Amino acid sequence: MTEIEKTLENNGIRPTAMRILIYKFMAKKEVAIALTDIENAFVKAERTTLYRTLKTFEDKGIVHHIDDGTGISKYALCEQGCNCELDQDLHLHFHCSNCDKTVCLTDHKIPHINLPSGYIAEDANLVITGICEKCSGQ
Amino acid sequence: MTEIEKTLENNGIRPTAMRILIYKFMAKKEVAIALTDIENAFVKAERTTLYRTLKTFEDKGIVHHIDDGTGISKYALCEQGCNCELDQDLHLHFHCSNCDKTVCLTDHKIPHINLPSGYIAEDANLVITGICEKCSGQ
DNA sequence: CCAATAAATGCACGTCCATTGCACTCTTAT
DNA sequence: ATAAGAGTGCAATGGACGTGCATTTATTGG
Repeated sequence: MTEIEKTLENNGIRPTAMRILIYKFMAKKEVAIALTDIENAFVKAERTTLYRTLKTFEDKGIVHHIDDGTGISKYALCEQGCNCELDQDLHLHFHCSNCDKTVCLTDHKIPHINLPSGYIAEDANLVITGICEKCSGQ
Repeated sequence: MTEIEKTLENNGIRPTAMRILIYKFMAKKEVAIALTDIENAFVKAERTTLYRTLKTFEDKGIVHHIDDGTGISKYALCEQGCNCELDQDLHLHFHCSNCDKTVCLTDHKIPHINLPSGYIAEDANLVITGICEKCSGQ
């Protein structure tokens, strides 16, 4: 049994061929990916399967869902020890307006915000848009 | 000529009947509104007109566009002296998961974030999700 | 005032993505 | 081996955004 299969099983996910492929694909990408990205990468893959696979991964806590403001949902594998489902790992995301890629800046947490009284925060999403290091050439 | 007409003209917008109505509608709402909200409020209104009216308002700098993570674009009138189009008024937004309303917290600016080297920030969007003061009953 | 021009509006599409229902297949447990 | 359950594939729906074009309305110059 491979590492990936173990990871899936440890999180209560049956390691089917499709799921392992999708996991591998996400693991080798350093950027957040959209459903369509996977769909294009695997011509054989059915959109619905991908959709539900990502949903399963998300429910089981091994990927997190990213809204980068493009209107297209992106997904990324959680880091080791990521507690995003507990709202304790609210790192921010960077969306490059040039190459359209979105990356997790896992080292950069969202600063604490003092809300007006009566407001109860449950989740936070911070997206910085700009030019990524690859596109800026620095 | 009313105040609203003056405001529109001062910003290079021809004050048509439709535009005045839309402006009034937004002014009396204290929350960010979606295109569909206006569409439902004015049965007579054509969606395209609303869409382009909001776009015009946005281009001329009297409303700002809000992405609250619901996937539905919201709009809100800019405050007096708002410089959102210059990225100098990056206040944050609060989205209530109970009543689904989104409000501008204009007094709460997005804190400065230190990005990794090579990354150039151009814009920022911070949305806090939770329970608003009306729904929390506090 | 009227014609010519420009702006605004209305209508009809088309697209893209998220999401669901249903049937079929494969795996697992009895 | 068979039944139950999970996973997958196919088809279809619906919501929201966006565009092209014709029509109407407003503005401007003669």
